[in-house]
Amino acid sequence: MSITIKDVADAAGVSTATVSRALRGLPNVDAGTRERIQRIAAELDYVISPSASRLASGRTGSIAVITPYIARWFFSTVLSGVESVLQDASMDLLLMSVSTPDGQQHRLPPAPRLRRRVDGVLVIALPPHDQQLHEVLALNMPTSLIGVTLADIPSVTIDDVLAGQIATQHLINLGHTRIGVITGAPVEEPFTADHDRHRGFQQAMNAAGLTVDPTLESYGYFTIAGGEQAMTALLTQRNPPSAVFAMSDEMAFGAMKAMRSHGLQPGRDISLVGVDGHDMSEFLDLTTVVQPVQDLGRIAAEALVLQLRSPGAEVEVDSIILPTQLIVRGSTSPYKA
Amino acid sequence: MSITIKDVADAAGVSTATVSRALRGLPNVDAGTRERIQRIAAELDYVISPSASRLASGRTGSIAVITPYIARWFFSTVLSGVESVLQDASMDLLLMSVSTPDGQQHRLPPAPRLRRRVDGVLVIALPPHDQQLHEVLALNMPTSLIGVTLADIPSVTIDDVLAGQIATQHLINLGHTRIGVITGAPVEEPFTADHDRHRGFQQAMNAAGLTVDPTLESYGYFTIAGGEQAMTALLTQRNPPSAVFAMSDEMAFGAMKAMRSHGLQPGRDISLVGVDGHDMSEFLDLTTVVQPVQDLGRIAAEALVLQLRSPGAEVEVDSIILPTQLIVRGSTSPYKA
DNA sequence: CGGTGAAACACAACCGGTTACATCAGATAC
DNA sequence: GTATCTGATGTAACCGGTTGTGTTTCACCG
Repeated sequence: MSITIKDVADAAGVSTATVSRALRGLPNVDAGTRERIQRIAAELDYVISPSASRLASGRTGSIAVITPYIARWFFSTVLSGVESVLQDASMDLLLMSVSTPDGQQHRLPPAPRLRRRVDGVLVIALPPHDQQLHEVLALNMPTSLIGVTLADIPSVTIDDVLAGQIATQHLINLGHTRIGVITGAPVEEPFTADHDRHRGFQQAMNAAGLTVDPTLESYGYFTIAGGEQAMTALLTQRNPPSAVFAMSDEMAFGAMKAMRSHGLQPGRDISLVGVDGHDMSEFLDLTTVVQPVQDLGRIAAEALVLQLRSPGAEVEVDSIILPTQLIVRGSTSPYKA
Repeated sequence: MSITIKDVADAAGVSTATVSRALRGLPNVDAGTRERIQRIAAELDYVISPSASRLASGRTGSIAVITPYIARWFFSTVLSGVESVLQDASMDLLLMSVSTPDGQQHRLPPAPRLRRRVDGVLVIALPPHDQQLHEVLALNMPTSLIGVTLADIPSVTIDDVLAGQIATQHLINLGHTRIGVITGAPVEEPFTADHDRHRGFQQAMNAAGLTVDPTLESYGYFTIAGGEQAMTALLTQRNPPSAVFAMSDEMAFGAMKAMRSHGLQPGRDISLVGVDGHDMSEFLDLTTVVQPVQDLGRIAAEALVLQLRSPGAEVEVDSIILPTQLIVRGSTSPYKA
């Protein structure tokens, strides 16, 4: 078998308790003793047993990340931010997605698989009314949300209303008045990202005294294909918009494709603005409201780790809002009648 | 505190041993007894303690996934395949990314963090000579590689030589003779994906009696930006190629951008073929050799789970090769002098 | 009807740490 | 010189399961 703490203790001529304290940096250990124990442990190539440590201490040293998608840009980028922080904090990252990658297959919900298994949970952009989300919250363990806000739960997001406003205002400033919008899904649930961005859109329109034409709203489901369909729908109207606000870059990509199919060029014939700052947006010359996606994950993870490390101290529930930035590229241009 | 197996045992009037066997479906438990125990456990909302179970049994029920990148398309797509399988197998997925030569992050290597912590390891496309990879292999635990092959280690890949051949042959079939290539990094390490694809490229060229012009080889580092630079280098030659084989779709995207910057149109002025089947390749009308990326992860995970479940039986080390498929789109066209 | 064996279950020894509490030596205080 | 305190360390009771080794029951057989 492998080396146990007992072996180290014997080799160092101390008790396992002292070894445990010495290796974990606890106080009340003589500096010399600690050093000797560390040396011996290294020599013996001793590795602590996480299972035993967890069982005895009650802490698992791991955090679950729950996400609806793994392979989509936004989610994998958030995940990379989270991972980097957890790695530095020496915490294990348990990855769980709540839907199968290809389809809507029914798999067992994550909540039961979390109990007694992790110290905290990070949830990426699940709809605020999602049942699985609430099952997770019902576990009542330290949790942080990313990309969603919910009362009394810590969260890290951008100001989606503002993002919608900024994007829309940009189009308005360029002189556009007939502005279309490609939203996510036709849900009436409040507070989702697309809902908020839509509110920002409306506010900007209203503030400018412009009408929101309901026939210029189309659903893109946050996918490229969806964005393409949505844009096609807008273009085949009797009176198409001169500018379009797509609520995600990926939908904007789809929209660009639809425009090309119709012989139109983004920025020349129709202005298009997205939200995200997707890797490809620069490549495709898309004007977009950039959000610091990796930081969303990073900061949420940092906050959670901090909370787990602060002994009992009731960390105040705060929702952190990160800034966005409009990057103007070739896909938007002044309105020409 | 929460319910323990003892509570269930008492409530059912049996020993903890019987509860343990009953709930895990082991034999030698009366059908009636088992049912009763299951019912009582459910009523009590009993959840087994993973730590205790792991400590006692020696199995962790979790698998580590080691990857150089999380947010890149190939890696996150593989990961999604892996996750789906592990979820179905009720195994925990520990995600760890490793620092890479180009990534400046100096973080502790994954190998030490694996010991006693997971039952098996899945490694995604680490260079075959990577030190961290070999540290992981030295742990001598069940391991499967994805996107790399190494002697005596199970792996799941595509035939990269063949992929290179197919892509190149496609260009040759179209009548191109002056063919450039955008490879990954200037390494002399054998057996990496780009090395193999390059070999396929050479083989196809040789078989067709064409010369491989070393000045038409450029490094794209598997990134969009790198592909753009590489293509720019090719275009600014005194005698540019009429067709280019980019060893990944993302580098091909960059190449497309470079072409546009030079007023050239992919498929009309210069033919371009990639490898991957990236989500955006259809959108950008890129001809590419599609590899089943998600299946790579899925199948590797399935094999590993199977190995872990087969009791001691020496599963033969086999490297699985998945098929690729050339998808011809608008970025390639016949050579016109 | 005693012998036999298998099925069903109980006992208890682990698995390998953590930590409250006890102990002990040396320093400080008086 | 003794009482007191403090820092360093040992003792041992857990943490909550798993599993090898009995023990009991009972059907089956000669």
